[in-house]
Amino acid sequence: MTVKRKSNLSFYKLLLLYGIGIALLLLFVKYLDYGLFVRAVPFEIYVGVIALLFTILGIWMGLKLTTPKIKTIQIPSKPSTKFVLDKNLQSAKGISDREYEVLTLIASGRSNKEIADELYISLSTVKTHTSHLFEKLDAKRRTQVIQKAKEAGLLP
Amino acid sequence: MTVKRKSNLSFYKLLLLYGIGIALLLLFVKYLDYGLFVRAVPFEIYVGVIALLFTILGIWMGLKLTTPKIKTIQIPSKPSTKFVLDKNLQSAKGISDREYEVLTLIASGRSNKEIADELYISLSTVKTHTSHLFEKLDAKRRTQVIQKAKEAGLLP
DNA sequence: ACAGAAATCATACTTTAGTCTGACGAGGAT
DNA sequence: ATCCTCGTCAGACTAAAGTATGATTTCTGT
Repeated sequence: MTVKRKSNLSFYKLLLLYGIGIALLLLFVKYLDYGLFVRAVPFEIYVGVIALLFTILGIWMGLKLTTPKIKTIQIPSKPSTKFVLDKNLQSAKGISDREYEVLTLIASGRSNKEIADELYISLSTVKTHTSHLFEKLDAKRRTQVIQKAKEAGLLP
Repeated sequence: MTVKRKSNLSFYKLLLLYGIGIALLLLFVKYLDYGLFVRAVPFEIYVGVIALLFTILGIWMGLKLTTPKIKTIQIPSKPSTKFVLDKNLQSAKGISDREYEVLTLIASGRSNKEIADELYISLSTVKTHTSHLFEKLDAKRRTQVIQKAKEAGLLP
Protein backbone atom coordinates (compact mmCIF):
# COMPACT_ATOMS: atom_id res chain seq x y z
CA MET A 1 0.00 0.00 0.00
CA THR A 2 1.76 3.04 -1.28
CA VAL A 3 0.65 6.64 -1.17
CA LYS A 4 2.35 8.98 -3.56
CA ARG A 5 1.91 12.69 -3.17
CA LYS A 6 3.60 14.47 -6.01
CA SER A 7 2.38 18.04 -6.39
CA ASN A 8 3.79 20.17 -9.18
CA LEU A 9 3.03 23.29 -7.16
CA SER A 10 3.86 23.49 -3.51
CA PHE A 11 1.16 24.29 -1.03
CA TYR A 12 2.51 27.72 -0.21
CA LYS A 13 2.95 28.67 -3.83
CA LEU A 14 -0.70 27.83 -4.33
CA LEU A 15 -1.70 29.97 -1.38
CA LEU A 16 0.26 32.88 -2.80
CA LEU A 17 -1.38 32.48 -6.20
CA TYR A 18 -4.74 32.30 -4.49
CA GLY A 19 -4.09 35.52 -2.64
CA ILE A 20 -3.03 37.28 -5.82
CA GLY A 21 -6.10 35.91 -7.56
CA ILE A 22 -8.43 37.30 -4.92
CA ALA A 23 -6.70 40.66 -5.02
CA LEU A 24 -7.07 40.83 -8.77
CA LEU A 25 -10.70 39.87 -8.51
CA LEU A 26 -11.36 42.56 -5.96
CA LEU A 27 -9.71 45.10 -8.20
CA PHE A 28 -11.88 43.90 -11.03
CA VAL A 29 -14.97 44.17 -8.84
CA LYS A 30 -13.97 47.64 -7.76
CA TYR A 31 -13.62 48.56 -11.39
CA LEU A 32 -17.06 47.23 -12.19
CA ASP A 33 -18.40 49.03 -9.20
CA TYR A 34 -17.76 52.30 -10.93
CA GLY A 35 -19.32 51.11 -14.12
CA LEU A 36 -22.91 50.35 -14.79
CA PHE A 37 -22.64 46.59 -14.55
CA VAL A 38 -23.28 46.11 -10.89
CA ARG A 39 -26.49 47.95 -10.82
CA ALA A 40 -27.74 46.49 -14.05
CA VAL A 41 -27.49 42.92 -12.75
CA PRO A 42 -29.40 41.62 -9.76
CA PHE A 43 -27.20 41.30 -6.74
CA GLU A 44 -28.03 37.66 -6.24
CA ILE A 45 -26.65 36.64 -9.60
CA TYR A 46 -23.55 38.61 -8.86
CA VAL A 47 -22.98 36.71 -5.67
CA GLY A 48 -23.86 33.44 -7.39
CA VAL A 49 -21.28 33.99 -10.10
CA ILE A 50 -18.57 34.72 -7.57
CA ALA A 51 -19.59 31.68 -5.56
CA LEU A 52 -19.53 29.45 -8.60
CA LEU A 53 -16.23 30.83 -9.71
CA PHE A 54 -14.56 30.21 -6.42
CA THR A 55 -16.12 26.84 -5.99
CA ILE A 56 -14.54 25.83 -9.26
CA LEU A 57 -11.28 27.37 -8.13
CA GLY A 58 -11.59 25.44 -4.89
CA ILE A 59 -12.23 22.18 -6.64
CA TRP A 60 -9.31 22.84 -8.91
CA MET A 61 -7.09 23.56 -5.92
CA GLY A 62 -8.33 20.53 -4.11
CA LEU A 63 -7.51 18.39 -7.09
CA LYS A 64 -4.15 20.02 -7.59
CA LEU A 65 -3.30 19.31 -4.00
CA THR A 66 -4.57 15.80 -3.74
CA THR A 67 -5.16 14.23 -7.13
CA PRO A 68 -1.84 12.46 -7.35
CA LYS A 69 -2.69 10.88 -4.04
CA ILE A 70 -3.47 7.46 -5.31
CA LYS A 71 -3.74 4.50 -3.08
CA THR A 72 -2.40 1.51 -4.93
CA ILE A 73 -3.43 -1.64 -3.26
CA GLN A 74 -1.72 -4.73 -4.45
CA ILE A 75 -4.02 -7.65 -4.54
CA PRO A 76 -2.16 -10.89 -4.85
CA SER A 77 -3.86 -12.84 -7.56
CA LYS A 78 -2.57 -16.38 -7.58
CA PRO A 79 -1.10 -16.87 -4.10
CA SER A 80 -4.61 -17.06 -2.83
CA THR A 81 -5.05 -20.26 -4.74
CA LYS A 82 -3.75 -22.80 -2.32
CA PHE A 83 -1.83 -25.55 -3.92
CA VAL A 84 -3.36 -28.96 -3.65
CA LEU A 85 -1.48 -32.04 -4.64
CA ASP A 86 -2.86 -34.21 -7.38
CA LYS A 87 -2.67 -37.67 -5.90
CA ASN A 88 -2.76 -39.15 -9.37
CA LEU A 89 0.42 -37.35 -10.31
CA GLN A 90 2.05 -38.58 -7.17
CA SER A 91 1.13 -42.20 -7.67
CA ALA A 92 1.94 -41.95 -11.33
CA LYS A 93 5.53 -41.36 -10.34
CA GLY A 94 5.28 -44.07 -7.72
CA ILE A 95 6.00 -41.66 -4.93
CA SER A 96 4.78 -42.75 -1.51
CA ASP A 97 3.17 -40.44 1.01
CA ARG A 98 6.20 -40.38 3.24
CA GLU A 99 8.48 -39.69 0.34
CA TYR A 100 6.31 -36.81 -0.73
CA GLU A 101 6.45 -35.43 2.76
CA VAL A 102 10.22 -35.49 2.60
CA LEU A 103 10.06 -33.91 -0.83
CA THR A 104 8.17 -30.90 0.44
CA LEU A 105 10.61 -30.45 3.29
CA ILE A 106 13.53 -30.61 0.90
CA ALA A 107 11.88 -27.94 -1.22
CA SER A 108 11.41 -25.79 1.85
CA GLY A 109 15.17 -25.65 2.16
CA ARG A 110 15.68 -28.03 5.04
CA SER A 111 18.71 -30.25 5.57
CA ASN A 112 18.41 -33.99 5.96
CA LYS A 113 19.10 -33.64 9.65
CA GLU A 114 16.36 -31.08 10.07
CA ILE A 115 13.94 -33.26 8.17
CA ALA A 116 14.82 -36.22 10.37
CA ASP A 117 14.16 -34.20 13.50
CA GLU A 118 10.93 -32.87 12.13
CA LEU A 119 9.56 -36.26 11.20
CA TYR A 120 11.02 -38.07 14.22
CA ILE A 121 12.94 -40.50 12.08
CA SER A 122 16.63 -41.19 11.71
CA LEU A 123 18.98 -39.50 9.31
CA SER A 124 19.46 -42.69 7.37
CA THR A 125 15.74 -43.03 6.81
CA VAL A 126 15.63 -39.57 5.34
CA LYS A 127 18.52 -40.45 3.08
CA THR A 128 16.72 -43.56 1.96
CA HIS A 129 13.63 -41.55 1.11
CA THR A 130 15.59 -38.93 -0.77
CA SER A 131 17.43 -41.61 -2.72
CA HIS A 132 14.11 -43.07 -3.75
CA LEU A 133 12.90 -39.63 -4.74
CA PHE A 134 15.95 -39.16 -6.92
CA GLU A 135 15.24 -42.39 -8.72
CA LYS A 136 11.57 -41.70 -9.18
CA LEU A 137 12.01 -38.14 -10.34
CA ASP A 138 15.16 -38.86 -12.27
CA ALA A 139 17.32 -36.39 -10.39
CA LYS A 140 20.82 -36.43 -9.04
CA ARG A 141 20.66 -33.66 -6.50
CA ARG A 142 18.07 -32.30 -4.12
CA THR A 143 18.05 -29.00 -5.97
CA GLN A 144 17.26 -30.87 -9.14
CA VAL A 145 14.54 -32.85 -7.45
CA ILE A 146 12.87 -29.59 -6.52
CA GLN A 147 13.01 -28.41 -10.11
CA LYS A 148 11.64 -31.63 -11.54
CA ALA A 149 8.92 -31.89 -8.96
CA LYS A 150 7.74 -28.41 -9.86
CA GLU A 151 7.82 -29.17 -13.53
CA ALA A 152 5.75 -32.25 -12.86
CA GLY A 153 3.25 -30.23 -10.88
CA LEU A 154 4.05 -32.00 -7.66
CA LEU A 155 5.05 -28.79 -5.95
CA PRO A 156 3.65 -25.23 -6.16
CA MET B 1 -6.47 -2.83 -13.45
CA THR B 2 -9.64 -1.65 -11.79
CA VAL B 3 -10.49 1.82 -10.57
CA LYS B 4 -13.08 1.98 -7.89
CA ARG B 5 -14.80 5.25 -7.13
CA LYS B 6 -16.77 4.83 -3.99
CA SER B 7 -18.25 8.12 -2.85
CA ASN B 8 -20.54 8.35 0.12
CA LEU B 9 -22.52 11.02 -1.69
CA SER B 10 -23.28 10.71 -5.37
CA PHE B 11 -22.25 13.45 -7.72
CA TYR B 12 -25.80 14.58 -8.39
CA LYS B 13 -26.72 14.60 -4.76
CA LEU B 14 -23.76 16.87 -4.17
CA LEU B 15 -24.86 19.17 -6.96
CA LEU B 16 -28.30 19.39 -5.43
CA LEU B 17 -26.87 20.19 -2.02
CA TYR B 18 -24.67 22.76 -3.62
CA GLY B 19 -27.64 24.41 -5.30
CA ILE B 20 -29.60 24.47 -2.07
CA GLY B 21 -26.54 25.90 -0.35
CA ILE B 22 -26.27 28.72 -2.83
CA ALA B 23 -29.98 29.45 -2.62
CA LEU B 24 -29.79 29.66 1.18
CA LEU B 25 -26.78 31.87 0.97
CA LEU B 26 -28.55 34.20 -1.42
CA LEU B 27 -31.53 34.37 0.90
CA PHE B 28 -29.17 35.15 3.73
CA VAL B 29 -27.53 37.84 1.64
CA LYS B 30 -30.90 39.25 0.72
CA TYR B 31 -31.76 39.36 4.39
CA LEU B 32 -28.56 41.17 5.22
CA ASP B 33 -29.20 43.48 2.35
CA TYR B 34 -32.14 44.89 4.22
CA GLY B 35 -30.17 45.16 7.39
CA LEU B 36 -27.32 47.45 8.13
CA PHE B 37 -24.55 44.91 7.68
CA VAL B 38 -23.85 45.28 4.02
CA ARG B 39 -23.30 48.92 4.07
CA ALA B 40 -21.31 48.78 7.31
CA VAL B 41 -18.69 46.53 5.81
CA PRO B 42 -16.56 47.37 2.79
CA PHE B 43 -17.75 45.64 -0.32
CA GLU B 44 -14.37 44.06 -1.00
CA ILE B 45 -14.34 42.20 2.27
CA TYR B 46 -17.81 41.00 1.57
CA VAL B 47 -16.75 39.55 -1.76
CA GLY B 48 -13.61 38.16 -0.22
CA VAL B 49 -15.53 36.31 2.47
CA ILE B 50 -17.84 34.78 -0.07
CA ALA B 51 -14.89 33.81 -2.23
CA LEU B 52 -13.06 32.22 0.66
CA LEU B 53 -16.17 30.42 1.79
CA PHE B 54 -16.81 28.91 -1.59
CA THR B 55 -13.22 28.10 -2.17
CA ILE B 56 -13.29 26.04 0.97
CA LEU B 57 -16.53 24.48 -0.14
CA GLY B 58 -14.93 23.74 -3.49
CA ILE B 59 -11.93 22.12 -1.91
CA TRP B 60 -14.18 20.07 0.29
CA MET B 61 -16.22 18.98 -2.71
CA GLY B 62 -13.10 18.20 -4.66
CA LEU B 63 -11.88 15.99 -1.84
CA LYS B 64 -15.27 14.39 -1.37
CA LEU B 65 -15.37 13.53 -5.02
CA THR B 66 -11.88 12.22 -5.46
CA THR B 67 -10.32 11.10 -2.21
CA PRO B 68 -11.76 7.61 -2.17
CA LYS B 69 -10.29 6.96 -5.57
CA ILE B 70 -8.53 3.73 -4.92
CA LYS B 71 -6.62 1.85 -7.49
CA THR B 72 -6.71 -1.84 -6.89
CA ILE B 73 -4.07 -3.37 -9.03
CA GLN B 74 -3.95 -7.08 -9.40
CA ILE B 75 -0.33 -7.90 -9.66
CA PRO B 76 0.06 -11.06 -11.64
CA SER B 77 2.37 -13.11 -9.52
CA LYS B 78 3.27 -16.51 -10.83
CA PRO B 79 1.48 -17.71 -13.91
CA SER B 80 1.37 -16.33 -17.45
CA THR B 81 3.61 -13.36 -16.88
CA LYS B 82 7.18 -13.99 -17.91
CA PHE B 83 9.38 -13.33 -14.97
CA VAL B 84 11.62 -10.31 -15.17
CA LEU B 85 14.08 -9.56 -12.43
CA ASP B 86 13.62 -6.38 -10.49
CA LYS B 87 17.09 -4.89 -10.43
CA ASN B 88 16.14 -2.88 -7.39
CA LEU B 89 15.40 -6.01 -5.43
CA GLN B 90 18.68 -7.47 -6.52
CA SER B 91 20.75 -4.47 -5.56
CA ALA B 92 18.75 -4.07 -2.38
CA LYS B 93 20.17 -7.40 -1.27
CA GLY B 94 23.58 -6.41 -2.56
CA ILE B 95 23.66 -9.26 -5.01
CA SER B 96 25.97 -8.77 -7.96
CA ASP B 97 25.14 -9.78 -11.52
CA ARG B 98 27.48 -12.73 -11.49
CA GLU B 99 26.09 -13.93 -8.20
CA TYR B 100 22.59 -13.72 -9.53
CA GLU B 101 23.65 -15.74 -12.53
CA VAL B 102 24.93 -18.44 -10.22
CA LEU B 103 21.74 -18.21 -8.21
CA THR B 104 19.57 -18.99 -11.21
CA LEU B 105 21.74 -21.96 -12.09
CA ILE B 106 21.53 -23.28 -8.55
CA ALA B 107 17.77 -22.99 -8.72
CA SER B 108 17.79 -24.88 -11.99
CA GLY B 109 19.18 -27.85 -10.10
CA ARG B 110 22.78 -27.71 -11.23
CA SER B 111 25.78 -28.78 -9.19
CA ASN B 112 28.66 -26.43 -8.50
CA LYS B 113 30.77 -28.32 -11.00
CA GLU B 114 28.14 -27.97 -13.69
CA ILE B 115 27.81 -24.28 -12.98
CA ALA B 116 31.55 -23.84 -13.21
CA ASP B 117 31.62 -25.56 -16.60
CA GLU B 118 28.69 -23.55 -17.83
CA LEU B 119 30.19 -20.21 -16.86
CA TYR B 120 33.76 -21.17 -17.76
CA ILE B 121 35.02 -20.43 -14.29
CA SER B 122 36.64 -22.59 -11.66
CA LEU B 123 34.85 -24.59 -9.01
CA SER B 124 36.27 -22.38 -6.28
CA THR B 125 34.85 -19.30 -7.89
CA VAL B 126 31.43 -20.85 -7.94
CA LYS B 127 31.81 -21.74 -4.28
CA THR B 128 32.80 -18.19 -3.49
CA HIS B 129 29.73 -16.85 -5.26
CA THR B 130 27.43 -19.29 -3.51
CA SER B 131 28.93 -18.42 -0.15
CA HIS B 132 28.24 -14.76 -0.81
CA LEU B 133 24.70 -15.63 -1.84
CA PHE B 134 24.20 -17.48 1.41
CA GLU B 135 25.29 -14.46 3.38
CA LYS B 136 23.22 -12.02 1.41
CA LEU B 137 20.09 -14.11 1.44
CA ASP B 138 20.63 -15.42 4.92
CA ALA B 139 20.64 -19.06 3.96
CA LYS B 140 22.70 -22.06 4.96
CA ARG B 141 22.05 -24.40 2.08
CA ARG B 142 21.52 -24.05 -1.63
CA THR B 143 18.01 -25.40 -1.27
CA GLN B 144 17.28 -22.71 1.25
CA VAL B 145 18.76 -20.04 -0.96
CA ILE B 146 16.29 -21.05 -3.64
CA GLN B 147 13.41 -20.74 -1.21
CA LYS B 148 14.48 -17.36 0.12
CA ALA B 149 15.19 -15.99 -3.32
CA LYS B 150 11.69 -16.91 -4.40
CA GLU B 151 10.17 -15.36 -1.33
CA ALA B 152 12.11 -12.20 -2.04
CA GLY B 153 10.85 -12.16 -5.61
CA LEU B 154 14.29 -12.70 -7.04
CA LEU B 155 13.26 -15.90 -8.76
CA PRO B 156 10.00 -16.93 -10.47
C1' DA C 1 -0.54 -67.29 5.46
C1' DC C 2 2.43 -65.05 2.45
C1' DA C 3 4.15 -61.83 -1.24
C1' DG C 4 5.11 -57.23 -1.73
C1' DA C 5 5.21 -52.48 -0.78
C1' DA C 6 6.23 -49.06 2.63
C1' DA C 7 8.67 -47.33 6.38
C1' DT C 8 12.19 -47.74 9.34
C1' DC C 9 17.26 -48.05 10.59
C1' DA C 10 22.42 -48.96 10.31
C1' DT C 11 27.10 -49.01 8.59
C1' DA C 12 30.54 -47.88 5.43
C1' DC C 13 31.95 -45.27 1.81
C1' DT C 14 32.22 -41.55 -1.98
C1' DT C 15 31.09 -37.31 -3.58
C1' DT C 16 29.39 -32.61 -3.20
C1' DA C 17 28.73 -28.71 -0.67
C1' DG C 18 30.14 -25.25 2.18
C1' DT C 19 33.77 -22.53 5.19
C1' DC C 20 37.90 -20.01 5.88
C1' DT C 21 41.78 -17.60 4.53
C1' DG C 22 44.32 -15.26 1.47
C1' DA C 23 45.41 -13.52 -2.92
C1' DC C 24 45.36 -10.75 -7.43
C1' DG C 25 43.88 -7.87 -11.33
C1' DA C 26 40.34 -4.72 -13.49
C1' DG C 27 37.47 -0.90 -13.28
C1' DG C 28 34.71 2.68 -11.05
C1' DA C 29 34.48 6.35 -7.72
C1' DT C 30 36.58 10.10 -4.82
C1' DA D 1 46.38 8.23 -6.85
C1' DT D 2 43.97 5.20 -4.01
C1' DC D 3 40.05 3.09 -2.11
C1' DC D 4 36.53 -0.28 -2.97
C1' DT D 5 33.76 -3.65 -5.32
C1' DC D 6 33.67 -7.33 -8.35
C1' DG D 7 35.22 -11.32 -10.28
C1' DT D 8 38.51 -14.57 -10.25
C1' DC D 9 41.24 -18.51 -8.12
C1' DA D 10 43.62 -21.86 -4.67
C1' DG D 11 44.35 -24.91 -0.70
C1' DA D 12 42.84 -27.11 3.27
C1' DC D 13 39.45 -28.45 5.93
C1' DT D 14 34.54 -29.63 7.87
C1' DA D 15 30.02 -30.80 7.06
C1' DA D 16 26.51 -32.38 4.51
C1' DA D 17 24.61 -35.12 0.82
C1' DG D 18 24.26 -39.12 -1.71
C1' DT D 19 25.23 -44.40 -2.71
C1' DA D 20 25.18 -49.18 -1.70
C1' DT D 21 23.85 -52.99 0.83
C1' DG D 22 21.27 -55.27 3.95
C1' DA D 23 17.99 -55.81 7.59
C1' DT D 24 13.46 -55.44 10.38
C1' DT D 25 8.68 -54.39 10.91
C1' DT D 26 4.05 -53.38 9.62
C1' DC D 27 0.33 -53.35 6.69
C1' DT D 28 -2.28 -54.70 2.52
C1' DG D 29 -4.18 -57.64 -0.76
C1' DT D 30 -4.85 -62.29 -2.50
